[in-house]
Amino acid sequence: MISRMSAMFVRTLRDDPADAEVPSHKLLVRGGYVRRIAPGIFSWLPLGYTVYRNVEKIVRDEMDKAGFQEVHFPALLPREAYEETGRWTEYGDNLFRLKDRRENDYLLGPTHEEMFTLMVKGEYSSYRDLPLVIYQIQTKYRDEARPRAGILRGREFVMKDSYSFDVTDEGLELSYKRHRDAYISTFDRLGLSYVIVSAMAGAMGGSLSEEFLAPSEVGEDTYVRCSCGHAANVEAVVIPAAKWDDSMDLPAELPASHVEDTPNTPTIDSLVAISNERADLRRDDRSWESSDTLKNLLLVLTDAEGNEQPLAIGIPGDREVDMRRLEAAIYPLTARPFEEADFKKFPSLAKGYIGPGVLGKESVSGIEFRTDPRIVSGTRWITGANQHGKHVFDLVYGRDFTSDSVIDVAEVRDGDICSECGGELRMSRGIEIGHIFQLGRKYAEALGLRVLDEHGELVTVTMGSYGIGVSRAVAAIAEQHHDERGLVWPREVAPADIYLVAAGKSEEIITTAEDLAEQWDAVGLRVILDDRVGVSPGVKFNDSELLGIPTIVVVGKGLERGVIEVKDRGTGVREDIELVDAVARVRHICTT
RNA sequence: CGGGGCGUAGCGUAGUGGCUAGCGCGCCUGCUUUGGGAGCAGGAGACCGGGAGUUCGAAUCUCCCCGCCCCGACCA
Repeated sequence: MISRMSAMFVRTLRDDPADAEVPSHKLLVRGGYVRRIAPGIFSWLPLGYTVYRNVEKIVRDEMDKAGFQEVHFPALLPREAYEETGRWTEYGDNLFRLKDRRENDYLLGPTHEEMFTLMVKGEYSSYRDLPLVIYQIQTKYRDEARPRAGILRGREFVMKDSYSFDVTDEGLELSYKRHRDAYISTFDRLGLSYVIVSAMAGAMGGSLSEEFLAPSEVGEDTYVRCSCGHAANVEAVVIPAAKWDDSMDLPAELPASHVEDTPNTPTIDSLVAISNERADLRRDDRSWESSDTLKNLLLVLTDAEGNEQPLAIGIPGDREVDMRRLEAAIYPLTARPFEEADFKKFPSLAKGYIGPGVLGKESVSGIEFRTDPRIVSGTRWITGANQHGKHVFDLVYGRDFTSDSVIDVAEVRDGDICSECGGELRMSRGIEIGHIFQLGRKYAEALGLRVLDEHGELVTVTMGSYGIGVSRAVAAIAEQHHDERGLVWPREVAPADIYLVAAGKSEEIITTAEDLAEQWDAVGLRVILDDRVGVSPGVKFNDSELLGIPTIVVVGKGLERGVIEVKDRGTGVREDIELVDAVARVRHICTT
């Protein structure tokens, strides 16, 4: 089919929209691909919808190729299904809720685990029916507190989600592997570069989980990567315990701990500064660093029933607790910092000068005390002395104090140690384009999905859950494929193969362009013909680059010499091609 | 939910109490123009986010509300 710019429902904008920040948002709006309707809610215009459908088709192709079967659930769902797993309440404000005319509760599905599980439960009851993988491509709704970055994080978005159902753990592993492979093919075809990182199963429960992240500065996820190939979302980064090495003193050789007056040291920095200034505190081998201090944070953990328990976390003073890593580590509990009222319950805590002496299950406070993996036997610390204005120096772990257990929730930094090889981790940002989980039996258990095995025994099915953000992928591709002039679509997702500019108003130029468009169309190439009259060539050139069609053909001045101009949008390389060779040459370019 | 910024035509914006709210892009008509966002002339298009108040007079000042963007919190 030939699309004509003269008739196409598209309007390109010269200026960036004021409300757009990230490149994909700016360019998709400027190019007339999408328009915002409400916060986090967008309409797809013809060009954008074509790209969207191309992406969707690739996703569907690869799912089908893997042998998975497509189904389609409603987006509008009754409350009941989400009641059984507790998510009607658990999902909180992020759930779009509504009522029908009889005041019955409904919701717009944010995800469909329950529906899939219940559907399989309704149909199947024998191990002979398994394994099974079904998927859907569905519009999802989440009433995000803050939608952002245009298409990248909307309140309405399209996701491909699939679910595997197996009897055995080995079966689940195989289903997981098949998805992993299918995702690799999918993202390769979409022209996305990506890294597969280990992730936290988090709120989804389950064990093994990996994310596909498309590296991008505007990505919301932070991950680390090591030259050994190891990669992980920061939430899932494991910091190895500090290793003993010869440069470390034996505990016996370390000075005995001593309590010192340290007035006016409200911050770690001021404490370190004074420790280095005062001759009685200075250490002889090197100066004190903030990483020599041990800071003890107090939190209140809350479980689903609302029960609270205190927790103290000790981490090196140069680090902060990463709240996302903390949430992941203590899931399903949630955490909040100690408030005044909490401190009042523990008179042994001297706020601002809390040290290990009063922490731990066996201590006077009885508060569970967990420490960073860097805090190991033989390490010496400056920390609170549990009296206002006093700190204790040379407090040695293993000799002077211990903790109840390790907790790995300190912020991760560039250069931190890789748990796999001991190398240095590098941090980057990425857009989450896919996530695969081995859910295990949590949902099946909750919803009673059991089948009879070959011995006639009822066994709970084990499940996997796998998602690809289809609409997000469009934006992710735009993020990875653009330059200062506009979009640069990979061919398979591009809205057309050729953007054919008729640069001039002579009869010859127009008929030649029309003729070429028809010939390319006849051999299966998708052509956008810029046949707008009264539009200057400059406008057409600029639009051709903004829209990002991979091959740009210009029919114009060159005709006098019997040539047309063919330009590769990505590389910018242009060449003149004899008109007589044009059909075959361009076809070759577009199909290889 | 906390912090910051912003709401003026389809888009981008100017306008710190005073005449009929200005400009650019886009749009319509005519003429000219056609290889990098053309020129001239003429036009259409704005309840200046909403409400209340102060004032002889409010886009402009005050209060309340609504909405949007960014950062944080939150987030399959």
